[in-house]
Amino acid sequence: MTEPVSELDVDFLQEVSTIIKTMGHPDRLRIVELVRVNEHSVKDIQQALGLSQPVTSQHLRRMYHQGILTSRREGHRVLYAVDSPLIEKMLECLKETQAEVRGRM
Amino acid sequence: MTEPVSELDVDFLQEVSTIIKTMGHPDRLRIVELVRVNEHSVKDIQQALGLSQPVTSQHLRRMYHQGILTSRREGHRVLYAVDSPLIEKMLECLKETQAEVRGRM
DNA sequence: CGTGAACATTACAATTTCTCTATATAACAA
DNA sequence: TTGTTATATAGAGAAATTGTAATGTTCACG
Repeated sequence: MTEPVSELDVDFLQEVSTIIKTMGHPDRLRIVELVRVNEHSVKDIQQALGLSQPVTSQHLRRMYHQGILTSRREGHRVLYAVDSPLIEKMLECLKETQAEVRGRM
Repeated sequence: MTEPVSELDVDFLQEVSTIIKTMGHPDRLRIVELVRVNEHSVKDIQQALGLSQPVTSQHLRRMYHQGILTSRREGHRVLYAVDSPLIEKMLECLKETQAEVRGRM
């Protein structure tokens, strides 16, 4: 019997606040939006977003270690993809919000 | 003709990342959860969460200035409430996620 | 083996954030 | 006015975050 959750648990909020803080960075938001549909290599992401190689890798590693992304090696490339129901939902929230506000927050 | 939004705009991500960063703090998450249903005074929030008065006020002011909360004076109390579709949606995301994971992220 | 390409890690300075202490403002009552 | 309660703000110091530069590591190919 999984009852509907009405209140958020304090420990849970403590945990997710770390992930939310990580997502509070425009480049990281753009990264998860990019690798949400299909996986991308570091160089792909780096070039798509116009970031330096170390910064790109740092963002990706940070999100990987927090369980937001998966990491898979293929040759001498490393492919990243989103692996987090929370992040997927958050991106949906953002799309809905963007559709509502249409330009101005 | 409001077409469904498939891609997130870079400027939009830049804007919301500020709000998301603000929400990346457990106490601020607990505050918005508390004042989501009905408005509360600073002292209410302070006592409910066990925070100091300045810290509570700073959290509230920060969220107010970012358009996350409304502020209304009543006597010598100031009442805060959530006024942000994005935040409401985010809280729903968190509740759904908490219901799914049940203890472990 | 050595070389180059792709990625990861480290160290550091600059900036920001956080929390605390103290003080300032606002509203109300006597 | 004076006092009291509730809230806001300013400042200082500690801690965290960011980007850059340099270095390490891993893989594929001769």
